[in-house]
Amino acid sequence: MSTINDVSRLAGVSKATVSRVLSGSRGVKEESRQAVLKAVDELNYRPNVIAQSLLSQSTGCIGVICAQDNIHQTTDYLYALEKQLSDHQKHLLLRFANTKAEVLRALNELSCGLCDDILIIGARFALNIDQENVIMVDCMDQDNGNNIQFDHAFAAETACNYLASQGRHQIALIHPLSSGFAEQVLLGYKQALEKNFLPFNRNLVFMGSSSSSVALQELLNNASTFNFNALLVANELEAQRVIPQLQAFNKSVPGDVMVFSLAGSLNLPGIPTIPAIEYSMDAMAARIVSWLDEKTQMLGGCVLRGDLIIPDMGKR
Amino acid sequence: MSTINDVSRLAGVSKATVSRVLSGSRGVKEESRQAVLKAVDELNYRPNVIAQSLLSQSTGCIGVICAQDNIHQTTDYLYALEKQLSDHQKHLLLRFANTKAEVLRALNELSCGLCDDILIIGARFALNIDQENVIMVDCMDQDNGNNIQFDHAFAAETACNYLASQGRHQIALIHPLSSGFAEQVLLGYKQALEKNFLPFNRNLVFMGSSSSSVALQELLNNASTFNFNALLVANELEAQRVIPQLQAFNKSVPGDVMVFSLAGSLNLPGIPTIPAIEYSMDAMAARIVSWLDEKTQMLGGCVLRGDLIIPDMGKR
DNA sequence: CTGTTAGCGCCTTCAA
DNA sequence: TTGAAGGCGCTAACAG
Repeated sequence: MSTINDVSRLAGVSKATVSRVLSGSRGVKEESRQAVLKAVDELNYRPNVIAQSLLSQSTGCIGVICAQDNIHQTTDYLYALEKQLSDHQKHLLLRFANTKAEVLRALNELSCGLCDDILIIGARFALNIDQENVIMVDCMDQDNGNNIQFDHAFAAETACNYLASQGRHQIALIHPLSSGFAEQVLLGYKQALEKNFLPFNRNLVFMGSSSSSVALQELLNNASTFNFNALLVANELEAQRVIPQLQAFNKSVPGDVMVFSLAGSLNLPGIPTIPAIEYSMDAMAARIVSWLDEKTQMLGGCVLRGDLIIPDMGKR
Repeated sequence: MSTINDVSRLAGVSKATVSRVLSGSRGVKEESRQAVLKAVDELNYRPNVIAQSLLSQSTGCIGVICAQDNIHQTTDYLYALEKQLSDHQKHLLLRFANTKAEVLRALNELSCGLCDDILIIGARFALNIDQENVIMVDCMDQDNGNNIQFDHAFAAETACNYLASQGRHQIALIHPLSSGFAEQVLLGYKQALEKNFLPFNRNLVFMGSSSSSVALQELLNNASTFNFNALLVANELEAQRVIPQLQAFNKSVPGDVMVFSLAGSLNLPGIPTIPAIEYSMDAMAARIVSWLDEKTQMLGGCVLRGDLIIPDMGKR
């Protein structure tokens, strides 16, 4: 790799002049400018970003620690983020981490001058990090530091409103406590019921079950007493787990029970599409990058709302 | 961030001694060693990797350009790669690119001193790159530079052998030319037929069709003349596209037609598992990293073979 | 055993 | 309009 010295020598000017031409080429005689450009071209010279970083104390690298369990959503995140970041001349440094210890290790290894900022995405465990340059996205930690959250209460409320509008008045809810958002979901759920003058039946709500499968079995066992014709689940994976189970008990979907995913719907051939709340990864990524760019300390974090997606009935 | 100067001042020694303690701390008086360690701890000092990189002319960053169309397989690649890389103290710099132009742009933007090496994964277009530090993985380019390929002929041969062993002697094949591997697949297919003393019927082979759907329709239209009881497709997505179509024509899967994916099977709840060849991403990642580490110029590239995966019949 | 010196490649004063 | 010099943080060679 050729350096600025090679260029300056070949062009017959000083390093400073080369630097001036390549940066804000102002106050350089046209003649020397051309000489520099020619030399740059001949040598195929590219300024070394490492040297530039050393001087500017910033690398343009953003560390991204993916702590999601749902690998499919991770890809959506990454794709949107990478697009935004590279549009803004930033680099995405990727790490995966499944436990708190792994996240902390990744954080530690990335905090060595390589990254300007670090994103932690989708951690379902408390982290308690207060580094200034760390942003948490869709993580459990709410209070400390910069963070971006999804509005789970809003999602649940929208879901219930939609279901009620479809004549579904017995709405069951299965949501694992371990997600960390069960409370918010319950809040939105209750709010929507109230607004629709529907009674709250705690026998239809399962948040502490060991698994969604167990919860569903209880639900089905009690169906003769507490019937339900809609089922809210946390995400698309839960949905696809729950649908065959319903069908096994002779409940048609969505005929007898309409299943609604509170976070995204799988769009794969061969899989039924169900109504869902979907969060725009592009919107999220855009907000993160603008945050990174402006360095505005959005203290208290920011909240993102999802869109209601309903399956295309015409296609059935 | 504190620097080596702060440490040396606080510890009352020179920068060189600090550096010595932190690297291969040999030949340093225990007393000064302790002083340095204490100062390091107090100041929470971390050597700046950028400065180290400038000196060593290597950053430990590996650029990874994902050019896959199949986003799900991308995640598998990334996950395996990141694990291997971080185990070897390397960083993964991620880019997505869908066209040749985008790949070249990404390559250009990563070739500025930031990355020691660059991986291009899954490009389905000719690239003709001959940078020494670029490795192509599962790309169309075969001849130039370092590359890792999957053994598609071997996969097709294994598939046919397996199908024949299951009594499936009329094996249809749908494989898009655009994959770039159609020839290899055809080779393996023919080889297996020969070894099993089965006739080759060109009416069962579709490689130039505009889509797998069209190919399948032709196949079904001619089924009365040229019957088939097995169907080889390029990957799991094709498989999931083809299965409902078969069922729509009253062909049961795998009863009437056994569908076989030549590259991976989706493991999602609600989706039928089919027999497939699966490539171990871990094996691939391990090989790449050892390549990166040893800098052995494996000229001519290397070839990776997949494993035969058959669905767990007991679970049905 | 330890300090001084000299760069890695770049950019930014400061003089000329 | 330009060149020389200094320094970003670190390590390696060379003296002591």
